[in-house]
Parts: sequence; C-alpha cells; structure tokens
Amino acid sequence: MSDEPRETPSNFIQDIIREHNASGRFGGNVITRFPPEPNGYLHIGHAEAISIDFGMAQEFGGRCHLRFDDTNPTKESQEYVDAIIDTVRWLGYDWGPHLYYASDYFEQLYAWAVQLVKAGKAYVDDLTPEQMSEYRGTLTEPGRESPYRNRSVEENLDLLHRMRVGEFDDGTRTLRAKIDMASGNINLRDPVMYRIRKATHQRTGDAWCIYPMYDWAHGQSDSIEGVTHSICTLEYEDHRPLYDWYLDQLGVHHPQQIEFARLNVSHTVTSKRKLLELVEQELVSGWDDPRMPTLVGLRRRGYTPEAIRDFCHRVGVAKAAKVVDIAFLEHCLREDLNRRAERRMAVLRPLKLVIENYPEGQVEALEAVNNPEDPAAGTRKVPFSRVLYIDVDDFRDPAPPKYFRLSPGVEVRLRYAYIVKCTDVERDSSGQVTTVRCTYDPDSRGGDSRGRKVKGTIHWVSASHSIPAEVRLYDHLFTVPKPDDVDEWRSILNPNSLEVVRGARLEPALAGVPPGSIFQFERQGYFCVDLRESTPARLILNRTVGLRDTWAKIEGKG
RNA sequence: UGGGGCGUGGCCAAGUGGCUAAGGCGCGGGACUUUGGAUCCCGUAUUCGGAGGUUCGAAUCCUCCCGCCCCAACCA
Repeated sequence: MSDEPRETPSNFIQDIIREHNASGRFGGNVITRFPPEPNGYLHIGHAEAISIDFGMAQEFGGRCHLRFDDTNPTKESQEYVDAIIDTVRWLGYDWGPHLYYASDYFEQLYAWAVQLVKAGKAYVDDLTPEQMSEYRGTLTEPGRESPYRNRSVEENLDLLHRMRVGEFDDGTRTLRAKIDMASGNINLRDPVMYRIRKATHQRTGDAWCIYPMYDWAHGQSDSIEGVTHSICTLEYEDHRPLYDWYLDQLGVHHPQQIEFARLNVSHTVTSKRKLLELVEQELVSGWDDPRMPTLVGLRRRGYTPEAIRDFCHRVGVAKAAKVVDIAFLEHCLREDLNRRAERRMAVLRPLKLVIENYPEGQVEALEAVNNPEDPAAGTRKVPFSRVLYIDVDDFRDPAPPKYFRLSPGVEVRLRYAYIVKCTDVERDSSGQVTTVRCTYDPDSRGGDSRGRKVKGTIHWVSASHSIPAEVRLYDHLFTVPKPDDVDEWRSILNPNSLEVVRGARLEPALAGVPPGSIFQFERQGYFCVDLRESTPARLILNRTVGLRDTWAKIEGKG
C-alpha cells in the first residue's frame, strides 16, 4: 500500500498480537478476516474495520480473508455481495484467493451441530418465538428452562434431521445450545443455533431450509479458515463467551476474538435503518448519492481510497466510543488531493469582465502550472481574450474591509494572465452588476506584478473559449454533529446540502475529461466529474470538498 | 435490581509508577505567497470523570462514588 503508517499511534490490538507472537500462541501467524453480511452497502464505519482487519494482517506479515456472513437468505443478495467485493477492492485491499462464504461451511456446521446434540449440549426446542422470549427472562431476572430442554439425544437427533429435510414449518422449531438459562449474559441463555427458513439462498439455493445463526456460524467459520485474530466491534464483546463456548465444546482451532470501538463520523448517520430511510424517502438520490457516508457515495463524491485509508489509520483504534469530526476526514482528503489533483480554472457564477484596452479579436495562450505541488504535472495553455468571466464573488462594490478582490478603482491580478484595474461597472435596472469594465497592464503578462503590490489574484475564463457545465455543490447532510441524538432527525437535514449551479463556465482544457477525474478549481476546491450522470455533451461536476476559505472566516466574523 | 465495556483539552489519541502529560484535527496569532490554497512558525490540559488511600513519587496501583455505551431478534 502506498500510504504507510505515519503519525499513527500504537494500539491495543497490536499489543495483543505481539503478546501472542511472543508466547507462540498461534505460532506467529496472524490471519484475520473481514466478515460483512451481504445485506447492505458498506459505509465509512466499515472502512475502519476493513483497515484494521487487513492492516493488522499486513503489518504482521499475515493475511486477511474476505468472508461473507451469508447466514440469513431472507435479507441477503448477490447484488450486495458483488457491491461489497467491488468496494473493498476499490479501497485497495486484496484477499488473494481467500474469498469465502459462511455458506461454504453449512455442511460442516450441521455435522458439528449433530456432534453437540450427541454430547447432550444442544436440543430441539418447540417453543414459539413469543414463548421463547418469555422464557428468556429479562436483563435482571433469570430465564426459565424450556420444557423441551431435556429431550433424549435420539429424539433430538431425529427432530434435527427432520428440521433439515423440511418436515416442519418456518418458526416452529429451533436447535438450541444447552448452556445456562440463568446466566447474567443473555447470549448464554440457550442461544438458538438453527432456525427454519424455507427460503432460497443466493448461493446454496434450496439445499437448506435451516440456517445457522450468526453466533453458531461465525466462530466456526473463523476456525475452519485458521483465523487467529477475529477482530470485531464492541457490541460483540458480550458474544465472546459464546464464541469461546462453541469452539471449546467442539475442540477445534480457537481464534482470539478482539473487540474495538466502531468509528462514527460527525454530521452523518450510519445505521442501516436510517441510511435506508434516506434512500427510500428520496431525501438523497440513492445509495451512491455524493452526500451519503457509504463508500459508493464517498467514491462518487470524489474521495480517494488513499484519503479514506489514511483517515482510518490516523483516527486510531481504541475501545472508547468515538465520533470523529468530519473536518478530520476532509482534512485527510484535502491533503491527498492537494498533492495529486491538477489545477484548472472554472467560474461557477459568471460575471462578465471586459478589458477595454485589450485588442478586439486578439487571443493569447497563457501558460499555467498544472500542479504547484508536483512539477512533473507540467503546464498547459489557457486562452485569454478581451471578454472574460470572473466569479460574482470576486467583485464587490463597495469593497468590504480586508477584501482583496476586484472593486472599482482597484487592481487585481488575473491568475497567470495580467493585472487589471476596474474602471467602470454596468448595472441592470435592479442595480445588479452585469459587466465589469477594466483596463489591463500589458507589461504584467503572466501575472508579473513587477514590484507593485497587488493583494488579490482571481481566477477567470475566456468567455468565448469557455465550456459550460453543471456543478453540484455539496455540504454536510446534517446540520448537527450528532444526528443520532436528535429524535426527529429529518428536521436537522441540511437544506443546503446540495446546491446545483447550472451556468458554470470552465476553461477549455476541461472539455472531454472522463468521469471520475478530479481537479482543483483554483481558489475554490476539488471537483470530480460525476461518475453516473456526466456525459461529454453535458458535463457534471461534483464539489468533493472546498479549499480552506480564510476569507469566509474573516467575513463571517464581520 | 443482571451481565459486559468505556471515561486523558472542543474532536480523535499516545501514555502501562519517575525528566516540564506525545501527536493529529479544530481553533487563535504570525511569516511567506501569482490559489485569502499549500507550506512554515507560535499559542491552545498546572492536569488526566470525582473523592479518598498506597508511595519519596500516580493519568498509571487500591477503595468507593459519578457518568456514558452495549445486551432481553428464530438479525448480524
């Protein structure tokens, strides 16, 4: 990977692995896995998990598997499998030949279930879901044992077999582990191992009508694959005793489960339910809407895999719940884009600027640097002529204090072109400025101020040479840092999270750039050609993230 | 009233009994600048949830207290 750990602090998972390596517990092997359920799109929170799973393996010379936890056919689909594979790959991770599915292990899991039944450690229960809930007890009261708990091994074996061959209806019976109905840990109150679901599975078809629960499948899948460190989020901490119990009963290879706090990013939601709600209620345009915290959304927004990986890396790994400021994500993005994005000029809201003393019909090709951070990016020619467009934001009459841009009587530099002085302004009947008139200094070609102090430099495009584009300006989806804390979270949706600017004008070098290309529009921000809707005939660009805007801060303070 | 975790500046996060409590983000100030970008400086916790205790010495050990998160799907 190109982005090696930089100012990344050590973390407790590394400590644990080092201890294992020192004691020889896993013979120095470090095998991890990223185990998504194919029932939704991956989001920024998953990116950290992926980063840790693959990162730890990489750091210790091991490997990481991609395994789908596809144990619930009623919620999963091949579409999600494909999307997840595509996204993890896009992020830059490689699992080599180690692509697995929990469903690959169904037969083995069943054999193990039979083994537990024979050992008197599992039984078929006839309780209905409602009854089972009643029998489970509460957080503070112990549960009660099911009346079916003490069936004979023979009867359990027979019933389990008949569950498998489809003799019983959905929900009528389950196979349960016989552990402890009085445990303070509810996961140990005879957890369900198999439930009946007469559903077609995307990979196993109709071969099965009983499907393993997560707990019954996960640890054993890890074990089969030889996983050494099963890294997961904190909510599974309570499940570890069960993870350990199953593996111990079976007497098979026993990985170490390690839990860390999941990553949350401010101004976003990542719960599946809320993300789905945003999509279904058309509050966003889809899972890949550039405002979504999904990885497909971030990708379409213009985020690079490098920036996301760097972010996950730098955020750190710990066990304390965290909500990282989205400003930090944006910082990592800008840092990456600053060094790789070529510069271009684009005028989002055009204001005509006429240079009175510039010869009518003359055109000059002025040289502009493509990327000041990368000399190898070279230069390009930008056409300059008598009639230009500048951004409406770059002209003010009167000029407010500390405003360095154009205003009547004031000189400003046109980036890579000439120094111009505003001599006149034309307005429409409502007083709106329609045209700014200037004179230019022919001796300042290229923007050379020749000892003079010119405070401002503004960007421009030649009116007749520029090309049109639609530019979509994105902002945070939510107006508050922690949308999850607000009950009616839709009331805190940012009404300005998307602003469509239709009449933008771009320098001609931008003609024909392919979808996905990223540029910095000088003085404004980073923009990418939309992956989904942009066409050569109708260019659409997304603002990935703005540049740091010191002027906005000054002005904001009044 | 059960079980499992977690509490270091606005947000992350090092620190694992001993120099003045790393670093990043953010924020404030300055330098530089043909992007008010980038870069570069400087500043930003007398104190580690609180109270006691152990110790020559504690964010680090002990005790009690407070706060926050997760768990009662035939979801993962």
